[in-house]
Amino acid sequence: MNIPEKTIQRLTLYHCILVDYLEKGKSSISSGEMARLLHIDASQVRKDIKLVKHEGTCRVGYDVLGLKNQIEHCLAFKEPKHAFIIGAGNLGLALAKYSNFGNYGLQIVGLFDTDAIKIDLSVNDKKIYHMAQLPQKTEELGVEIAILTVPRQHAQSAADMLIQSGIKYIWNFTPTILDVPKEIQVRNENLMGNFLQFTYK
Amino acid sequence: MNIPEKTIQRLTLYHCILVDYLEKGKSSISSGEMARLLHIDASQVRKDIKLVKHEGTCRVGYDVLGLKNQIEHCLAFKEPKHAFIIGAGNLGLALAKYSNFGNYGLQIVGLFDTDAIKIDLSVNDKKIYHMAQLPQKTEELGVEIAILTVPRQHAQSAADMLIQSGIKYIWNFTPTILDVPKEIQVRNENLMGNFLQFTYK
DNA sequence: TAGATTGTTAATCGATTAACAATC
DNA sequence: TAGATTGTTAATCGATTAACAATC
Repeated sequence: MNIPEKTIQRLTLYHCILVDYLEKGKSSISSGEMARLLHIDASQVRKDIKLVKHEGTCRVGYDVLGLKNQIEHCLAFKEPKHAFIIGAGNLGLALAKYSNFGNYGLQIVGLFDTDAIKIDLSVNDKKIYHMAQLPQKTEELGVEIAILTVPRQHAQSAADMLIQSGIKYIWNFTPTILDVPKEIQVRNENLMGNFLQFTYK
Repeated sequence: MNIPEKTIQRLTLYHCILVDYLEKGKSSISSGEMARLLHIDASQVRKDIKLVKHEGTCRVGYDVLGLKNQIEHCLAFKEPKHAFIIGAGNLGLALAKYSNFGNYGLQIVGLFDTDAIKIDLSVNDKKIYHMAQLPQKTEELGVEIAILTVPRQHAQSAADMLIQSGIKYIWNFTPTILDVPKEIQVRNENLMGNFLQFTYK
């Protein structure tokens, strides 16, 4: 099944609402209710839900637990995804401690840095390795995903090392646009872009 | 001038490239080069640049410094924007220390938490206040932007307090969809949604 | 039944891409 | 000049919204 990117984004937002409703003990929810919370159109919600092959009930809405499970299944939330964090600075360490990743199947299996003081320390039971160990650890643990949080100036050279080590997906939290071969998937988190987009008039 | 949201997002990405080119001492750049780095179409780059009223030169491209300045001017990078961080946990503290915000005019002028141990401490010269002081500090400092990094369960009640205190923009890093009046601007950072979108097949 | 809600098609809207003349 | 690149229009594509029949 081929789900458009925009729809995937919205499905994860519906999922957040469903988790919340489940906690509050609500068993059903209408497309109109989800649409109101997200400030989007109700028919779009219904169309998105159709894409994950979940059916609602006229006059009642959608089953909260059933829809939540179906989204998790379609988006493969539960499938374990191992990742490295590259750069054990403020942001890298915060992400290493961020417990919410686990709910979506994302497991941090190690951090990398070049600062001798940090090497061999552990954060949240995850060890910090030296960058020189990257190729070996990548192969040993079969990791394909890297979360890049190094200082801006080192982003490109770190990315080059990642690619050489066999990393396929780079989640880029730096404000550097990486020059990579087209088979490598890069997602620019671009925090400041998001901020400006939302505060701009 | 009215710039579409998608264009604003791309303009910030062009800006990242320009900063990098400037450091490398390059004085001009073509639309094709920017397009290649971002995996988009070159005519889109040219169209976006037209929107910020910058002109290129045939056979040469765009002036790196001039275009960078023009983007900064149009997107009001330099205008100071004061903000609070709500929740002095891992992510909140990391963002308080994140030096890149300053380059875009975003100044953190205080953090808020409810944990007695943290109150009155300082992070990166920014004081941590108790949530009870929020209404007073918001008015005193004229702050309109809040960065929400509290635990998921407290996101809605924190948002309610923010709105009561006069906050107009909420940059939401929690996985909770906030129920707010429509005049309040919310940007859901939705980290896990971004992650799933990019690793999904 | 009446009313609320889904499912779905058609209409609209906006964003992206293709094409190419103009320029230096 | 020839060639590279911009600026811009037209064509295409995809996403959103409107409308409404079907359902319970």
